[in-house]
Amino acid sequence: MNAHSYFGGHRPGGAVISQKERNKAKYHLILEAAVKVFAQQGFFQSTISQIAREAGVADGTIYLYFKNKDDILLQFFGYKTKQVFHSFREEVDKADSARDKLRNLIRRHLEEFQNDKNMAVVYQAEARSNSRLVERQLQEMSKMYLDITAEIIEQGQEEGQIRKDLYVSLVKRFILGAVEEVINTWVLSGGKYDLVSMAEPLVDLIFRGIRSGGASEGQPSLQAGQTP
Amino acid sequence: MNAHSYFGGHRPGGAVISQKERNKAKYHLILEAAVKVFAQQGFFQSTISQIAREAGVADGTIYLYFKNKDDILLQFFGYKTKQVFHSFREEVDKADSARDKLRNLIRRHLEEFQNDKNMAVVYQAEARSNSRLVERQLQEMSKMYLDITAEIIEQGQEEGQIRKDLYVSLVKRFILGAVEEVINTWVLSGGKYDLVSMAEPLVDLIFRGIRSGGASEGQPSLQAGQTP
Amino acid sequence: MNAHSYFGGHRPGGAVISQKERNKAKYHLILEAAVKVFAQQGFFQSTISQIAREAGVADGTIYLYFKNKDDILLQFFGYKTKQVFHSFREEVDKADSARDKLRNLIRRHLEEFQNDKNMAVVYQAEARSNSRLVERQLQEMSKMYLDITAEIIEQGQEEGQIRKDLYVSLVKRFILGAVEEVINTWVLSGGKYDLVSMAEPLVDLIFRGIRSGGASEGQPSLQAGQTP
Amino acid sequence: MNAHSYFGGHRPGGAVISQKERNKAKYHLILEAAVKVFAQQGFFQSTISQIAREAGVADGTIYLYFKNKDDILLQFFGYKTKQVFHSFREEVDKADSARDKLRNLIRRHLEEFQNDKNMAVVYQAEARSNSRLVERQLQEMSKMYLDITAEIIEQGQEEGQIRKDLYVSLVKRFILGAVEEVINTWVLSGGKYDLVSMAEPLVDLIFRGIRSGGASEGQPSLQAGQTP
DNA sequence: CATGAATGAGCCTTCATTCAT
DNA sequence: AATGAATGAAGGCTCATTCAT
Repeated sequence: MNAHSYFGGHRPGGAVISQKERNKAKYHLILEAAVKVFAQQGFFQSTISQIAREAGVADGTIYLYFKNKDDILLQFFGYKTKQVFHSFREEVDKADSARDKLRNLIRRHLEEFQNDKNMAVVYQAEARSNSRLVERQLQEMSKMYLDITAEIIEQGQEEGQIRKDLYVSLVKRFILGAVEEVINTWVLSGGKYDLVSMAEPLVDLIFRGIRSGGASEGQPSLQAGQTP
Repeated sequence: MNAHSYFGGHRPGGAVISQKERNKAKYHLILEAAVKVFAQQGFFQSTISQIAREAGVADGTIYLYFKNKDDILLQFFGYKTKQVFHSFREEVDKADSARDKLRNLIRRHLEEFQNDKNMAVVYQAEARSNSRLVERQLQEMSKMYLDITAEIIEQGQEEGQIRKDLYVSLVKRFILGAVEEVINTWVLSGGKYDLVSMAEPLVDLIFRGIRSGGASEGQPSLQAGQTP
Repeated sequence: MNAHSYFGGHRPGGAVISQKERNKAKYHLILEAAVKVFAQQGFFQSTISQIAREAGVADGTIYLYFKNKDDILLQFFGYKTKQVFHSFREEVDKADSARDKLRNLIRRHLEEFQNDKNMAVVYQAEARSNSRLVERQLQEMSKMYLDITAEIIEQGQEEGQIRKDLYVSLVKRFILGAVEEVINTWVLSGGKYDLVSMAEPLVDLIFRGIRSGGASEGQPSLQAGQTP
Repeated sequence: MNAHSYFGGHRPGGAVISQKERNKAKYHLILEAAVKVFAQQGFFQSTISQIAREAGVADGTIYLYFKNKDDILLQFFGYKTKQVFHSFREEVDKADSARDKLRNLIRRHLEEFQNDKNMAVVYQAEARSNSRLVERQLQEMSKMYLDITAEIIEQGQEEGQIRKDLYVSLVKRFILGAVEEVINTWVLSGGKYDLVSMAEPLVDLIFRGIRSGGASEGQPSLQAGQTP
């Protein structure tokens, strides 16, 4: 497994491992195994047996921790949502200016995905194709991201660094889309190059698009008030 | 089915419908049905029986036109690749300036997906999760899009409208990503609002990010020569 | 196809080929094709399409000449029964002594199978495994063979060349079995050597087993009156 | 099932039946059921469901013990090969003279097939029609039989009981063929009479054909050195 | 808690047979 | 008579899920 794993971190240092601890450990063990298998084969083409083998447990054991196969994917997205966004929020709060916040957000975003490629693959692949299944999780996840982004933009607008005539609801999606496509390209390439180094140019490009002081301000093409 | 369908348009007005014509018609009939079913349920959760019922043919009939279930998805991507990119190229060639070309490209992109929502859904969902299966089709498709975009950017650079210090290979992905995310949001929303109206603000945003004359030019943060 | 084919021989020399003639020709064409395909793949693994392709006709055409797939095998055995046994009887009648008759029978038996290897293969393979289907044909066929053999043995016994204490009903099967095993070995070998040259030694061996004048006569171990 | 079954005999009397034991038992249970169904319907016309029903297990269970349908037939032939030939060899070794050895071999051969009619049917029917599938098993099986027979003949020749001018490679097939035809007749008759009682006359007939001291010796018609 | 053998519903695919042309 | 596209029943096989041990 990855050196840096999202599952099962921060175990509070107790001398004895309680039953509950062991259970939680096995829960995460299975979840990690599942994500690894999903990353290799895709959700529908993965079998419970493969996951069980990868986790080193019996098939039946999985049903002690998960309601069914779907539930594994569900739990994955639920778990990641909390984990990753806690991490995002933390990083954003470290900075003061809108631009620095955006940079920190995007950088951490790329870092997280680069550090756990399995997660990245599953996220990129399954998020879309199982929308029915993980719809709620995704909406929640996406909403959190977009909310953070919107916050940053609005702060930037108040501080005067970002144009006020932006169609925020479009811009925030636009930012998320650009980041995800960069991740997607990296995933499809096999994760060979350094993803994090894409952060700086990406932020620069985005900021140019939305910063104040451009000649065209005053002819607001991105007016708020539209649908999405 | 959709009023505007990508399959089987323009039948030249012959008096008699030949067997060959009928075959082609049935091929497209099945393909349309399959895309519709895939759009509703996803590829792996769709069954041949469902597709057959949707197409109004027997299960076995499908195997007269497609080698197997995978082949249906493959044919879909192959067919769309040609169809859509012919349309893109046509639209780009209508314009002269880089900015107009980019606007036309994005507008047509959104139009195509808005006009055939089933295609949009399948494309967004299956392109990623079946990457192994349709890898070649996707690479080809993606490459064509990125090539067109790169062309436009380079033309803009020559004409002086677009900055020369851009990392083109990143920018083109960035553009694709932004457009796809906008489509994706629309798809996940159920296709309720007007997707095409997103074109103008999107282009504006993108162009601000890459146009010449910004204050920061001369401190090129997007240098060419990096990895991807 | 084989130069020497059992189907469609002896066409009476009429200048014009009547409709009926053409039908008979196509019937045999299909039968030949079927036997060839059966020989290669076995009855159950052969498809109507393969037979049709081999015969150069459409799938549906086969049903104009045969009731169903089973019927093809049935017709084959029926046709061969008459054909081959006419040939056997003819050859046996040419000789006078029991030994010569037996030699002629076995020689012709081997000749027929050597001349039409497809028939040999189908006969060896399908006769046993489709016993339910072609049971009647086989019984008839087998009975005719055993009857001829029994006749020869009885003639030999009357003439004093063959022992009288034989269990004829066993001996005749024994002879058939020996011949068929020799054919079977040849078929499984791929038909590479000269099958007919086996006739003489085979007859010699058999005749030694049943001729008069052996030391043990008088202690009849093969008494008639037993079951089969 | 048959009173005398080849599968799963001699369970050593342990107090507890281990999982492994149960697995072996179920393996044989399915194999027995399969052979019974194959005997009734032939391999290709038997379905997995029928076998499962006959064995009293679920369809899927069969795939825990066999790779696929073909594998069942394969395992059957593999299993029988060892089983039966061990039995043959054992019986042959009990006798001293060539004639006694031959008698013992043939008698045991008939006994085995009489005691397990299903095996006999499947063997007679499928051995030929599935030659591609079970080719290796059959060749091995056949070779062992022919080798034993050849040994006996050669011993007899050395001891002077059997003529030296025999074409051994033909004679051994001739013997196998005669025995198999006798079995085949019995199988097709429905197994109604006593097969084993055929042993004695069969041996007598064969031995007359190959023993020394006949008048024609010196005019060897069965010379060695020919093709097969 | 853990196991993994057993289950059986369900799916893809084949192919004999039909029938409109 | 000939065609071959269309049919749909049937079968092999997989795999999520259960449950006795």
